[in-house]
Amino acid sequence: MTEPQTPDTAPSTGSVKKHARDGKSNATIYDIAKMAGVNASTVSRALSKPGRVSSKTQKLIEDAAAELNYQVNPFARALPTGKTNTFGLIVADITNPTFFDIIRGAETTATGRDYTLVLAESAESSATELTAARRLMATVDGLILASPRMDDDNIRALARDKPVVVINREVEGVPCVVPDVNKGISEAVRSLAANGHTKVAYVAGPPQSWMSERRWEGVQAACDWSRLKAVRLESTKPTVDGGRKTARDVRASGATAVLTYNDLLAIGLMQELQAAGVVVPDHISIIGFDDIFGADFTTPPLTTVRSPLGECGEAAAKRLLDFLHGSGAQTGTLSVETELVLRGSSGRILPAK
Amino acid sequence: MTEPQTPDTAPSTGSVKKHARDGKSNATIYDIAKMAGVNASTVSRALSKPGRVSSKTQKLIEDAAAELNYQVNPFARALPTGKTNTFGLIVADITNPTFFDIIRGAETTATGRDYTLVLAESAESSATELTAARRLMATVDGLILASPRMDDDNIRALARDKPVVVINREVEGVPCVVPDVNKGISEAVRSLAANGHTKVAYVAGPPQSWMSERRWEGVQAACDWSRLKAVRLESTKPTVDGGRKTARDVRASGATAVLTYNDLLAIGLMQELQAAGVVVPDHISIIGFDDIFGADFTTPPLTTVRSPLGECGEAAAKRLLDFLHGSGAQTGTLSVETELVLRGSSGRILPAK
DNA sequence: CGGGTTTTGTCAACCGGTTGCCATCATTTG
DNA sequence: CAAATGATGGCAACCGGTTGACAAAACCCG
Repeated sequence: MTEPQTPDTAPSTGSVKKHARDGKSNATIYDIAKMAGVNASTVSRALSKPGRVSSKTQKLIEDAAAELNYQVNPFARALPTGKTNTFGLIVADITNPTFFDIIRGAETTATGRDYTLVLAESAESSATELTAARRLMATVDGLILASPRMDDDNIRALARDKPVVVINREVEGVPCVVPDVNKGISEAVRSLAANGHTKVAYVAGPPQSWMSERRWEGVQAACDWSRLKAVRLESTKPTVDGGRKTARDVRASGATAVLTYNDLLAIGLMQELQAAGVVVPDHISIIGFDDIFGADFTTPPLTTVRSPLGECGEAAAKRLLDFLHGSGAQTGTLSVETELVLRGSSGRILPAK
Repeated sequence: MTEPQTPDTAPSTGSVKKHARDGKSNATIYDIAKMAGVNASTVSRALSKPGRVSSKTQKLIEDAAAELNYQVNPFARALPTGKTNTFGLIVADITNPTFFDIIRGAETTATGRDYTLVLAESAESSATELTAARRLMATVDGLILASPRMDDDNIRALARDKPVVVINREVEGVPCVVPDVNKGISEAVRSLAANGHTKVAYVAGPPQSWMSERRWEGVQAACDWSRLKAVRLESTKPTVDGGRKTARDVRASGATAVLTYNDLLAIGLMQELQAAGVVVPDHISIIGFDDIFGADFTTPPLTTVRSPLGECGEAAAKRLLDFLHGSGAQTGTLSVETELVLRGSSGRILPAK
């Protein structure tokens, strides 16, 4: 806790310099070297390479560093090494709660391993996404793309440059982390079948969404297996509002149960149906996807197929870090299990009306 | 779109080098200089200082840069200049939806001005927060602290080093962006008074929360004005679960209307009360704070005092950028207005017991 | 047409680390 | 006791830009 001997006595020729030089954290390895009476390169080694210097000088240097309150300058380090200890995460839409958990998962494992997370958004546009990715590419060691909208080739091109991990989509030749929808969907459809439903509608998401197609395929397969009819409806936008707008089509479809591409659609749909006097789940069952924050705020609380998004973010970050630290570079897809979260919005149809 | 002439013919003496040198983005200003037949420093000037070089060489250099697909190396630039074109955002809890709007607001204005956003979380711990702040300090041009948990002195210390903007709290001598609770609260309390309520409970948030105190003061003042009684209750945690746990105290308090420190508490409280057969708002009115995502998913939808969090994030980022670009460095507090969002969870008490 | 001013480009130092190579010194061994 | 071996520290080049100082070239004017 000794006051770092500020050279107050030095004549302030040259005036004020940039900012205050006092408490600032700009001690360099040269300062340490001078204080410890060694060469700067020795300081560098003491501070990074473990047993490269004698324990005596090591101690000397560490003490000096502590006294000077030294912190490496990440830029100076990044320049020759190319390693930045930073990685990027690009999400399609920061507004969408689906990504909250992904961001959290990624951030947590990043800082846990002494990495810094840089965040960017693509606003659902593949062009913006590509620009953001290119921009980030220059400053990060690796990149995570959550539900990317750009096409496969662009992703592969990025992956050729630096490690890339994709979440919520499968891209040949690039490591991916994808919720395996099948388990959750079959649980959902089986539960519907058990409750006497015979016709199920699927409300699809954005056309460029890889995941929306997988879910539709899953619904079809599960319905086939359970001998239910499956129909597909389209939505305008995968939001609460988009969900509201599908209510008309849903009623027209004659289905007594609906699975929607995501929870937001489900919530909007439920609100609109209830406003029209439809009782959920007595008249119609609604099941969403993802189990986002707030899915249980509704009345009845939303039944949904949970994707462990937090885990996805975590797993993606881990894969990236493993990649960067040389421990095996598998490019395969990592599946994480989905499961049905049974709440109040699905159940038996009432014979009434 | 001409293929950058890859020197395929070059003898690959020296073997593979690090990574593939082909599509990689590592053209340097030296490459450009060679191609354009000028000195590297001229390239540097052409690319940053506007009118420093003749338009002829300017063009020459720009063409070469385009052809080589040049991108500056941010680290190389940051080293001598100290400018990183990056700023940090530290939030108390990534899980808390309150912060998502802040993050979004900050991210948007950051990328809009060609800055990169680095995200970190303090997990509600002042120690972690300080560590994260210190870590970030080294790599960013400025820092935004959203609902910081560390104490004023630490914040001021950071602010002495680099520009810092605080959201959701007022710190003497540091630029802050704070929702002004008064307008929203008086609207809320007046609406309660108009509906015949006479006793209002306030469920407080975490003790270290500066904002929780402001809200309590606001509630007291507004109740005084409207001649209502105000009582204060404590919560364990500012979450849905914490809200549930306050239900007992709320009923015991005899208040017919409740304002809670945030929406999560309000939602939890409402769920628990409804589970016990209390009808909202007929028996009790509930009003939250912030208008977070999902506040309107509940039945009845939550009445709440909206804080324009997105605007806060935006405004904080803007202040930071203004600061960095020299246009005035006001340290004052910027207030943003709050307003009552009247939904279904508040209203007239039914005489029915 | 000469001298002065302005524009344009070059040189070289610098930011703060990292790292290959070599010199030195200590230690071990025959 | 000398030579071999290994541990340790120093030197200097390098990463890729930026920038102050200065020289060369271009332009201006009377």
